[in-house]
Amino acid sequence: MMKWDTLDEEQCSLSRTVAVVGDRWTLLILRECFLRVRRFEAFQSSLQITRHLLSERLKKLVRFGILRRVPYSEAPKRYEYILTQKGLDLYPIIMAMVHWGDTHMGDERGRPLLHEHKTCGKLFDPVMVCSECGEVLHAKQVHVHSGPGRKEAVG
Amino acid sequence: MMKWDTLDEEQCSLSRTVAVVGDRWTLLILRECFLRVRRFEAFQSSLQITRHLLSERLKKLVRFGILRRVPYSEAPKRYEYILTQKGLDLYPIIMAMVHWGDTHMGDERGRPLLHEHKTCGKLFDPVMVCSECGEVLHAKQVHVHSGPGRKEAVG
DNA sequence: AGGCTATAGTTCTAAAATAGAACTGTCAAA
DNA sequence: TTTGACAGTTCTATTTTAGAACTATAGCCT
Repeated sequence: MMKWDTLDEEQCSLSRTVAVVGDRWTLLILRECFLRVRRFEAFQSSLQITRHLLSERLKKLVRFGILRRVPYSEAPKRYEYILTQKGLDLYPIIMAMVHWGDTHMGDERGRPLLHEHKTCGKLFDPVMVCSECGEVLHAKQVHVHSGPGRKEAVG
Repeated sequence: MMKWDTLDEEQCSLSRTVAVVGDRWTLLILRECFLRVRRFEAFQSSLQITRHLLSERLKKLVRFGILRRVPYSEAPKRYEYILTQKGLDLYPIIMAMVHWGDTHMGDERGRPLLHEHKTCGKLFDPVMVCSECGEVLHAKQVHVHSGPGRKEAVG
């Protein structure tokens, strides 16, 4: 039995991430965040998520410090949800998923969204590289070592 | 109401990806795959997933072409599960999640695993860059356009 | 031959999560 | 004073997941 409510205390970094963003709705909510959606009604109508679940997920994302709940109106008190730096740092995950979907789950209509890099002005794909040598990363070229935070089993 | 069983036919690339890998166990199973785990009992004992769910998830990953079910013994017939190219291409997603966990969900013990890039011999972090200019990608430097496969709403 | 072990599942019931719809409360504008 | 927008909460029904037990094949040991 895996206890999902304490999964963020696991020794494995992937488990900890999965504890926070490892469900369908959370990932779709985050996509909307990166598309500048910020308000409850906007999330709800664009995703067709039930209000109950949306409320739960937003609370959870706030609890984990991924979104901030910021008032945008006094009287009546209303709030919007804005990505923190911790949330913005999820961008590579979202982009990697979008790119995999484009590559492997596409259909004849072509991709729904194109991404322009403002810095260079071109349409791009995200590429994952090695921080040390800058080469494109492939699973088979990576060797895994135990780090300091590991007990014994696979972490 | 979101129909998860046909989510892979959605217009949004993220939805399509989420349809396949957007649940906790699937992501953890894939991590094990990248750590060279291949057999039912090995997945089960290292993840403590129920046998029922493991069976379901493996079937689904095979159905989507992410794993291949390869016989490794006749009499009795036994199979192991091996990443296809489509599955190997999920590596950036898994690595991005591991790296985010290391960065934002770590504890005082340090990271559980370290990654060595065989090509350059160094311990590295994964970095997401622009395919066109090679610069590190940040959400705020990306502008999103409609592509050919988009209907009208946000996709 | 009879029993033990390993592997890869399937089946069953109970508990938990999600879907779907309706309801609440606050305030502004008509 | 009524309507509408917004941001939720509450309720029941359905679906999914957890946990445990069971099945099936075959090798090995005595």
